[in-house]
Amino acid sequence: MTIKEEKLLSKGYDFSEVEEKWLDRWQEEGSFRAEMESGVPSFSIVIPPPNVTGVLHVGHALNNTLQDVLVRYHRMKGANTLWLPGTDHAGIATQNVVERQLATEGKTRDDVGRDAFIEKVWRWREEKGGTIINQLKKLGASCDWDRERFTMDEGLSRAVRQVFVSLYKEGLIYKGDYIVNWCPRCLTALADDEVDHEDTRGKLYHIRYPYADGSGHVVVATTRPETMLGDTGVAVHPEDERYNHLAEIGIKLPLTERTIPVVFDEHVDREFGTGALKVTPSHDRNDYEIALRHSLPHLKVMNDKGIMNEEAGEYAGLDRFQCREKIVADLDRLGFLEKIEEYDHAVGHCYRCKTVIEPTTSLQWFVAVKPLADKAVGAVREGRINIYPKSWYNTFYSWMGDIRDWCISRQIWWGHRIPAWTCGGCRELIVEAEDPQSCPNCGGSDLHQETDVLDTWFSSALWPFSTMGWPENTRELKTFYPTSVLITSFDILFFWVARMMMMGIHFMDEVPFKDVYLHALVRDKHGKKMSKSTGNVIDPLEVMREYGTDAMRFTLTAFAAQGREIKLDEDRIEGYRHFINKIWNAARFALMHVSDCQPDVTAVAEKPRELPLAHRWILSRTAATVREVRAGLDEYRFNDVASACYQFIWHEFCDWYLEWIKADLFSGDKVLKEQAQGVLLAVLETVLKLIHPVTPFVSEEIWSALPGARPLLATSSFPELRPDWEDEDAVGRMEMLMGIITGIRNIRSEADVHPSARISAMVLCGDQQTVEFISGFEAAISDMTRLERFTVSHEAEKPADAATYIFKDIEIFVPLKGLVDVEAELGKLEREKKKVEAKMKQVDGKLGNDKFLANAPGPVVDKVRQEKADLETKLAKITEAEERLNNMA
RNA sequence: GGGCGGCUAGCUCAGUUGGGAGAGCAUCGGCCUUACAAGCCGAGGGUCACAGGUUCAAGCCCUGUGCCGCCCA
Repeated sequence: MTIKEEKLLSKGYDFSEVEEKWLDRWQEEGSFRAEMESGVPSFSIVIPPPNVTGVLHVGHALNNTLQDVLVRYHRMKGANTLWLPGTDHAGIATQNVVERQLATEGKTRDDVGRDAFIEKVWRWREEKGGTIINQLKKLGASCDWDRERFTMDEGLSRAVRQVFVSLYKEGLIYKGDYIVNWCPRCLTALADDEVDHEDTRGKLYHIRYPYADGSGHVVVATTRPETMLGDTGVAVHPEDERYNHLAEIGIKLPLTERTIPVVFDEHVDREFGTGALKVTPSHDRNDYEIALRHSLPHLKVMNDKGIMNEEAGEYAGLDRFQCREKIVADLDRLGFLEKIEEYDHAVGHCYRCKTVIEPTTSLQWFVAVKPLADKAVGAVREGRINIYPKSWYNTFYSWMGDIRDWCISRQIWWGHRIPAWTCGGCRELIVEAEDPQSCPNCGGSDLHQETDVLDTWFSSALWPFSTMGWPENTRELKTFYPTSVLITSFDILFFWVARMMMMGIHFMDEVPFKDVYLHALVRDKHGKKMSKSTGNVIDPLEVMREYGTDAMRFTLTAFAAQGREIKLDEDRIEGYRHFINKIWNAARFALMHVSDCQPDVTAVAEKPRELPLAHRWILSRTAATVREVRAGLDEYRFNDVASACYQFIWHEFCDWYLEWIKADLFSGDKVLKEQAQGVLLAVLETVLKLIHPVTPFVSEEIWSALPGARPLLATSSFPELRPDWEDEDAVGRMEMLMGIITGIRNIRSEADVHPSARISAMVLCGDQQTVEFISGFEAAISDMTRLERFTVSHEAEKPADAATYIFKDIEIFVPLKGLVDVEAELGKLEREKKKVEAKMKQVDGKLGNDKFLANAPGPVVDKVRQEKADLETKLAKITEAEERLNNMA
C-alpha cells in the first residue's frame, strides 16, 4: 500500500498532522510572500495589530479568519496580495505585565529606573511577545510573515516622531491643562474611548447647600459627595425663577469655610433634581466646561493616586472612597443630608485595570482632531471609504461630529517618548524629530526631554503606512497603499479605524483603506460577553485541538452575518467538523475512482451539452455555486459563502451526484465511466478551490492527492464563472427525477417497507414525451429506491391497492398488495389536501382581484396562474386517490 | 434622556430592488445500502413580537407599542 492510499483510506479525517504539514509547506514555498509584479492589480490588508501581550481569543480567531478568507481568495484570483502582520506595543498593558513581574521581586519600576525598566520590557517582549504571532500562524493566517512589524520598531518609531513633529508644527498638537480621564492605579491619563462605562447601582446623595445669608438652602444631588470639597460654584438655569435671587447672595459650602457663587448656565437641566448643580471644575468634565464659561476657579482636592490632598482640609490623606463615607456621615450628623436614593448610573473604569476613573485636570498633550476628523468624514461621505455593514455610517458620523481633542500623553515609560525638550536655560520648548544637541534659542545644552510617552493608538493610527516604510517613498507604499479593506471589530471603530483615516488622509493624502468591514463581537451561546470571571470563554486554541482548525474557521465564517452579534455555540463547531469530515470522505470516494486517471479526463467537462443529464446538472449547480461564492466574497457576505458551499457540497454533490454516478463509475461502459471520472474530477477540483479560502487545510490535503502534478492549492487559480456550465433545462429535468425518487422513498418510509425489500413502483405522467424521458432513467431510479420493477406511463390504469405520492403533475404509485394502511394513507392525503386548499385560497384571492390583475407585472400574474393550474391538478389527483382508497375499504 | 440594533421552527440564525417562509442543529421513525453511523433515508414543527397604515400584494416599506441588547450623555 502506498502512502497515498494509506492516507486516503483512513476513514476519518485526522487534521492534526495535516495542519502541521501544510503550515510548513506554505512557509517553505513562500506561498504568502507578497510579490510586486507590475501590471497586476493589488490586494492588501494590514492586520489589526494584536497587543504584544495578547493571547489568541475567539475574537482574534474570527477577525483573522475573515481576513484570511479574503486574502486567500484574492491571492488565488492572481492579485499582488499582501497581508501584513504585526503587533502593537500596548503601552499600559505591557508595562503592567512587567511591573507585576518586578513586584514579585519586591521592586517597583522606580527602583530599577527608566532605562533599565525599558530594557526589561524589551527582554520580556523577546521571550514572551511572540505568542500571539505563533497562534495566528496556527490558525492558518496567510500573512507575509517576513514582513512582521511592531509599533516600537525603529522604522515605525521614526514615523511616529515625524508625525508628531509635523502636527506640532502645524499647530495640531498642543500642550495644555485640561480635564482628562485619570486612572489612579495606572497613574496615567486615558483617552475618552479608553474608558469603559459600566452601569452601576450607586447612590444619589441629596445635600443641602445653605444660602450664604442664612435665608434658606438649595438641594444639590451628586453621586460623588467627596468632590464637594472642590466645589467652586453652584449652577442653575438662567430662566429658573426659583433661584434668580441667589445671584447676589452666594452659597455657604458645607464642611468648609468657603462661600461660593451661584452662576447661571443654560446647560443646567431644570428638571433634574432641584435644578441646581454643584460645580466641581477640577473633577468633572461638564463642570469643567461650566467653570470655563463663568470663570470659576479650579480647586483640585485629590492627588494622582485618588487620595484627598491638603485642599481637602481635615479629609486630607483619606482615599476618595473612604472620604466619601466620612463626608456622608458628617453631612448627616450636621443636618446637611436631605436624602439618599438608590441610583443606576454609568461609572467610568480604566479599560486596562478596571479601576474607577477620576476625571481631573492635568497638564497633557493633545491632538486637535477636528480638522483631521472633517477630512475623514469627507472621505466617507464621498464614498472613498465604504463601511460595511451600512448601519455604522450613522454612528460614525455622529461620533466624528462631536469629537473632542485627543489626549495623547501617557504617564508611563513603555512607548514612544514624546520628542519634546525643555531648555533648562531659557525654558524654550523644542519639538524635533532628531534629538537636539543644543537649544536653538539660547544655545544651551541643558535639555530635558518630556517624560511622557504617546498613547499606543497614536502609533497604531499610522499602521497602514508606517508598516510600509513611510516616510520613505517605498515600493511597498506604491504597490499596496491604500490598502483594499480593513477588517476589524466594531468596538475599535473610533479607537483605531477613525484615527487611521485621519492620519492616512493627512499624511499620505489618500485614504488608508477603501473598505472597512466591521464584524461583531463573539459572545457565548446565550449572547453574553465572554469573560474569564463568568467562565464562559471559548478558547480557540482548544477548539482547534479538539475539532480542527478548518472546522473552527468554517464555523466562524458561517456565523459572520453582517449586523448581528455572533453567538458561538460549541455544538455548532462540532456540527461543522462533521462537514469537514464529509468533504474528506467524498474526496476519498472520488479518489478511489480518479486517482489513476490522467488529469486531462476533465476535458469532457468542456463540452457539457454532450454529457448525460446528471453531469450537466452538477456542472450547472457547480457554476451557480461559483457565482454565489464569488459574489459573497466580493460583498463580504461571509455567511452566504459558507452556506452556499455547505449546501452544494453536502446536499447536491454528495447526496445526489455521487450516488447517481456510482453506476457509471462501476460500469463496464468505457465512455460512461470516463465521462463520470472526468466530471467528478472537474467538480471536485472546483469545490476544493471554492472552499480553500475558508478551510485551507483539508482542501490542500485532498488537492495534493489528486492525479497529476499540481502547484499548491493555495497558489492555484480561483474558479472563474462558467456560463457554459449553466443549464436550466438539465436542472429542471433533474429536479423531476429527484422528485420521483423522493416520492418513492417517502412511500416506502411511510408504509414501513423495509429498506432492503424489493418492491415495484409505477409513475403516471402527463404525456408520452415525459414518459420517454423518465423511462430513460429507469435504472437510476430503481437503484436509488431499491425497486425490482419500475414502470412509467401516461395512460395506464391507476392501481387501486397502492400508496400514492404526488409530485407536481406526476403521480407515483407503489402497489402494496393489501398492505396499504388505508387510514394512514387517508390521513396523509387529508393533510396534503388541507395544505393545497389553503394555497388555493390565497391564489384564488389574487386572481379574483381585478386590481391585482391590473397592477401586478405580467410575469407575476402568469406565475400565479400557473400555480393555480398546478394546484388544481394536484387537488384532483388527491381527490381521486382518496376515492380509490375509500372504494377499497 | 439620546442613538443604534434585534424580536422569523424547540435552539442558533438566513431571508438585498415588496410577489413561493428557509437552513443548520435539536426532535420523531426507519436503516451497517461496497466514501462517510462524524453516516444514509423519511417525517413533524412557524398568527415572521404586538397594533395600525401604505400597496393589487408586507417577514420585508411607514407610524406607534412592548420586550431584549449595545453605544453615548
